[in-house]
Amino acid sequence: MARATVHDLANAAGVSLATIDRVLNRRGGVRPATIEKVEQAMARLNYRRDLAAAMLAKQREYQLVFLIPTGVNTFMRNLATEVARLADLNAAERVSIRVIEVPPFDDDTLALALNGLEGTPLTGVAVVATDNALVRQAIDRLSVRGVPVVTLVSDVPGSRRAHFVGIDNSAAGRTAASLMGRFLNGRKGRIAILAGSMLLRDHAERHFGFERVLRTEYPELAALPVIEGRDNAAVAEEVLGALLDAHSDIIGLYSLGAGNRGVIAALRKRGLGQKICVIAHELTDHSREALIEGTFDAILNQDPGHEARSAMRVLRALTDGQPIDPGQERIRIDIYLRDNLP
Amino acid sequence: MARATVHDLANAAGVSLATIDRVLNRRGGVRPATIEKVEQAMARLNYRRDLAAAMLAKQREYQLVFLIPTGVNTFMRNLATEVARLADLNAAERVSIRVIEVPPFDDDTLALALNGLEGTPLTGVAVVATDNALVRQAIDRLSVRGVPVVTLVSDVPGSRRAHFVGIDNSAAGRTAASLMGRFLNGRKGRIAILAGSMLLRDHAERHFGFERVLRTEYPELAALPVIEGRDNAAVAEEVLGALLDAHSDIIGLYSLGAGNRGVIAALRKRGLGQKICVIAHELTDHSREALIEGTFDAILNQDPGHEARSAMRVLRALTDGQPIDPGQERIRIDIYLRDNLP
DNA sequence: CTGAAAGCGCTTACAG
DNA sequence: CTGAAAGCGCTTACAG
Repeated sequence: MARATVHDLANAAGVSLATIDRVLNRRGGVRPATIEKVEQAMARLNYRRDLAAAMLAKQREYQLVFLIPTGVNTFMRNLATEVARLADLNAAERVSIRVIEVPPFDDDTLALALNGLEGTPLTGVAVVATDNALVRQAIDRLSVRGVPVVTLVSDVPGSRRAHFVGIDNSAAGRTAASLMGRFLNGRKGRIAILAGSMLLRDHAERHFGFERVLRTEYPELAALPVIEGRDNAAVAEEVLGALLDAHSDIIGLYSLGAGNRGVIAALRKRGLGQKICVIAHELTDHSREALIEGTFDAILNQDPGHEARSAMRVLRALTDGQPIDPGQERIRIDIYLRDNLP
Repeated sequence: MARATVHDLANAAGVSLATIDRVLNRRGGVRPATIEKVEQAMARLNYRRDLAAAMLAKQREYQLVFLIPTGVNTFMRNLATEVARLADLNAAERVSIRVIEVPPFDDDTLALALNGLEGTPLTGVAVVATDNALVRQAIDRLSVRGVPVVTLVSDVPGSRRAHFVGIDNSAAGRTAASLMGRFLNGRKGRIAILAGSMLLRDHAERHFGFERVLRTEYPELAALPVIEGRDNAAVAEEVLGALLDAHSDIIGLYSLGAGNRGVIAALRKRGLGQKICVIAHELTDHSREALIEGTFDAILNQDPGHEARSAMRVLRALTDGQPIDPGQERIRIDIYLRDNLP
């Protein structure tokens, strides 16, 4: 027998379609006895709602905005590309996505961009946020207005954002330290740490996790103070180069931000590619090549495609009042060696 | 202005709805000139079809069957659980999923189960297959009948299966060897290899990848002949125990199949938990615990939730004639250390 | 608190 | 090769 519809339910319960709908969607204003009748009919007929029909009747449109920092940062560019693909693939499901590019490392402009969303029709926002009071306030304002906000890649824990789409960055740092410790396996020496900016929460958390494991589990490895490359290849090459020149006892490098091209250049120029154990973040064309030929020893990665899809799914579920599947939305820390490269 | 519908298209092109539908879905039987008119209207109005409406009108039902080996194998149990969850979550999207449990390591019964599907209404099959002629024939028979088949976890490359949902098992083996080689870092000794059965293609491929990297890149490590634990804890404990007793120079173990409980027991009983470098497969309650307390050094994992979802998506796309997103459907080899455990 | 009727944007026989 | 009409299973004003 075919699956039951609202009509079957209405017949079985002896009520109208409107009442069925009220019970189904818990709209209230229905006598308890009537609710009871409907629920019994649902159970008896094994009723399962048809989502496609509901979507059609509701005429719901999802208007999503993604705020992503611009610049030469390959990872962010890949993320923007994935979001654009997503927009294309989901136009048929009534979701339209707008990408707004914002300058990196600029709290004020980001807050302004968030606040500027006020006028537009909007059902959800995903933002690669900086953890700043103005930004937090802008996120809270949207949330209070009823627009769900998810943070992407880097979280703002104090805010009212509904969800964070990204990896556990402390865990990533800890993982980097474990790999480094095991790969170096008892050797003594200094470890360089290159971040983009310690004002970025994701970078700060990676650093925290890394240092923690290094100091407690691998005391033979001494971390140098973090240097900052501003997620920019040229800057990264310069600051890292200076550090390498100043310390001849560096045996490991944790590059926890962007700017891999600069890292690779600094190492190659000094012939240190194979000598220093290097763990870097984000799989890009450059980092992949460095991994294959041995300049990098491991790459920790977050998949921008997964993050884009997850943000969209979560934002949709949030506006539909649907549950979120934590297993599906957990963004994993991919570990790439030369052998499991995709 | 609201998005264009088929009605707008019909008006703009001066044709009927039926003709619009014929062009949209390339059903043929339309004059080229008419097609042209419609396509121009589509472009002019920026038409995007509404999937929910199409689904509703088509009344498409997806009837999927998943064939999964039974037994005490925790990974397979988890996989079956994930498939059941999926069935529940997607009932509202007109997909119904039936799980059929089959005995493990039994080609004939599996082929019989596949052939027995003939009668039932069916739009797709996912099967954890063995690579055997009878099974291959059964898969081909279904495919030829127009029922798309995807292989799950272990592939059958010679068959007409439409897609494989699982990890690259050779890459997994290579990754295990690399981790082992780097963790052992120059030490000399023997490496034990425990499989479930070398008749399983996924196990054979892991073994191949592992040996390949071990012999070419870590000649100081000598692999012992593979032993088989039948993916059963008791058998695994026994055969591994015997091997450990016979060779005192084993410094590494690659457990590439199931039966982790037996592996853990064999190691603990001999006080070898911390002394031998162990790489195992699949994150389960037991393997997780072994990783945390140091008996295992790394776990390679495939996510059963992802595999179940991916199989469903692929099967749906196949019956709808929709494209598959390779990035989304690639099942990754998760590497877990104690530090990035979920 | 409840119901009758129209409508969402497609697809599907059926007729011509 | 083309079209008019009904229908898919919901939701939504509106009326009472």
